[in-house]
Amino acid sequence: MRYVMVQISKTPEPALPAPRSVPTSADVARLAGVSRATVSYVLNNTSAVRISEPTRRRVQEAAKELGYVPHAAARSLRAGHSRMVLMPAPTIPVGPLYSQFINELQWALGRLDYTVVQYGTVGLHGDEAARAWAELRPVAVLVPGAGLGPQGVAVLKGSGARAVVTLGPEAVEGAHALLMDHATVGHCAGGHLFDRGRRRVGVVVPEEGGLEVFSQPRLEGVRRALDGTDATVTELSLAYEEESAARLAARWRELGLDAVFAYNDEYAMLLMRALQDVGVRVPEETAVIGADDLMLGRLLRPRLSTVHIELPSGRDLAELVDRAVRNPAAAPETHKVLGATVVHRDSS
Amino acid sequence: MRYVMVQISKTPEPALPAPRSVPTSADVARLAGVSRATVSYVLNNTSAVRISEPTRRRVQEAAKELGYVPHAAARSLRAGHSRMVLMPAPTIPVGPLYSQFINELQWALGRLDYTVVQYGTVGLHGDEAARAWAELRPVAVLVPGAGLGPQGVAVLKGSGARAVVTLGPEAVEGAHALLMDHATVGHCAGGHLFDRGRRRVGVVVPEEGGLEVFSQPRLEGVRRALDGTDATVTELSLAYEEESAARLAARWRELGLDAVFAYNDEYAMLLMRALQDVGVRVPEETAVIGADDLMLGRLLRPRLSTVHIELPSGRDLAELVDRAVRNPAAAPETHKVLGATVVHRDSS
DNA sequence: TTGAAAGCGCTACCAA
DNA sequence: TTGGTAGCGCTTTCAA
Repeated sequence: MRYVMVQISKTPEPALPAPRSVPTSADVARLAGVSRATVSYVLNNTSAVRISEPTRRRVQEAAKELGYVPHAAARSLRAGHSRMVLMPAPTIPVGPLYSQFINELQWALGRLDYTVVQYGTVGLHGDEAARAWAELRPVAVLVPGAGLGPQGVAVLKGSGARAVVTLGPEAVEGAHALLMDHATVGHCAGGHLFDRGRRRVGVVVPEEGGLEVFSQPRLEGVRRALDGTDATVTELSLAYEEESAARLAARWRELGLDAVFAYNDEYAMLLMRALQDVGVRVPEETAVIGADDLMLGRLLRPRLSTVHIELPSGRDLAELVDRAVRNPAAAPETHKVLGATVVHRDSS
Repeated sequence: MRYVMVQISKTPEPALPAPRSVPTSADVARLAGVSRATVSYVLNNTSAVRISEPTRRRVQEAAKELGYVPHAAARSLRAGHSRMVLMPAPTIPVGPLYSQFINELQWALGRLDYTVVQYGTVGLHGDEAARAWAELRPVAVLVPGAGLGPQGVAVLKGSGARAVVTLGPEAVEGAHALLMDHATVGHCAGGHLFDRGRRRVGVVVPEEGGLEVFSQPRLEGVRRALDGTDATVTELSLAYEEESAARLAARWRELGLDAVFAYNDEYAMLLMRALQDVGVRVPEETAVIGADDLMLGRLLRPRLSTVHIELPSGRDLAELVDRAVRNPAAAPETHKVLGATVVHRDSS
């Protein structure tokens, strides 16, 4: 059987349930039989105005019935400001450490009544990205890594951001800075290896893009730690693949190294396995140390020495943001927030 | 240990340049000596209107001079819609697999001229969260995991979202669904172990909160694979700590299992180490298989068998979103998108 | 206690 | 080719 649609009657309204438009506070007001002002008072619990209980209830019921949800853009347009804290979404896979930090931060900012939004900035760079962020008129912007210059900071502040905080290797003119100096990590590792009597130290630098922000300072930190001693530092390029590690391991003996700082625990695991596969004894022939203090290091044999990294608590950063928002005129603060300590296990 | 933020420097307070207020298109118009309409035409390259080259230049220069950045909220308020795609920010550390998926997705949506925003939803649950998202009036919402009910979908659609897509275990009324059925993963693993002749199969279920969404279906999948056979399934609770693994390993022999599906590669590594430490031979006495096909599995000895998981391409999802946005009346699509295949190595 | 109305920044329609 | 202007949804001052 074929069902044929037959037009029964022609009403001024469309036959299909009209694409119901989104209810506004005016709709709520109409349904409740009050003015839009009253709706606003009720739904925002405005304390400066007393609304009678019956009216209040009528408004609330009308709002619920219509499924009314306030329009954030309209609200913040009217208010002239928002409580949005914007950060660019990370573009590289991020470890459990940093994930937890972000979570804490979101939670803490949430408690202070801010809304955290991670903006998917792919392909945008530098000031272009800053402009895109500025269009959202966030009250504060948190930028991990490098990549934001003084220009970008100026754009953001010029468009009303009351606080710009960078989390990265160096402070940026005009912005608060949480200095996460990864050179400290390398410095720790280098010092440790030296103390253990090692003098020919390799440092793994990942070939993967986007990691230079961390790897270069870590390398530099090792250099600084061993500067002025009789120890040497050798940069070792390594991709996160078994083949790459095997190639490196194959020429290990001719490199003549007695220790290696492997960028982090994962690269350390990769390299250590390759070394063991070609018969290099760890730690006797070559000491290995990683970084990040991941669980996996404890599960390796020999157990992996590592550099434990301590990030600031999300709560602390949230408070910094809040302080800065409340007093945007205050001079930018700069904090060193990256703690690094060696966890000595069996591989070094 | 708690690391305390140390303030390094406080740069002297700069002479306050009068709290310059944020420039609007009206300011640009004034400076360029044209109307606001013209400014809008120029800056948006409105093709329906031809603006003379000199005027165009004057406007652009004025905009640059003032550091003008358009106000996204005002724009989308006026337009009646935005191009914002919202997704809740993940609250649990997310592996490289999923990270890459998100990145691809952001990139692909960016190419289609959408803006992806991850909303920091901590502490908000279910419909409460949906309402918070709805306030931003996103054109589309992508929700990983469970937690969004039909109510929530209704709230979002009722507030103008033209597409709601869930990425999770089951479809939700009114929303498009990308079914990521983790039971498939367990089913794969269970089938593999059975084929290898194992009959007493343990399944690790992480104690960590927030993982039930994945762990329960994976367990269920193993059950389904072995249902109707002579094999047994034993649920094994395990926290991601060495102690927990050691306790489990200590009573391993009395459990009498000959195989274990360890939830994922990381838990597999943890358990395998503990088993080896108490002398249980892998795979002879107990076969071990993980999931996610992480690099670390290849580095273990014996090499870890695993279930390789295939996620949809970000591009595909982006296209689904775009299609749905363009035609919101279309019936919700449901796709099975989680591919699972066993990678057989040496541990099983 | 409630309502009328202005105006946040922007775009698009209609006139000039 | 350009300008005037209405109005998106909301809050808030001022009046009633």
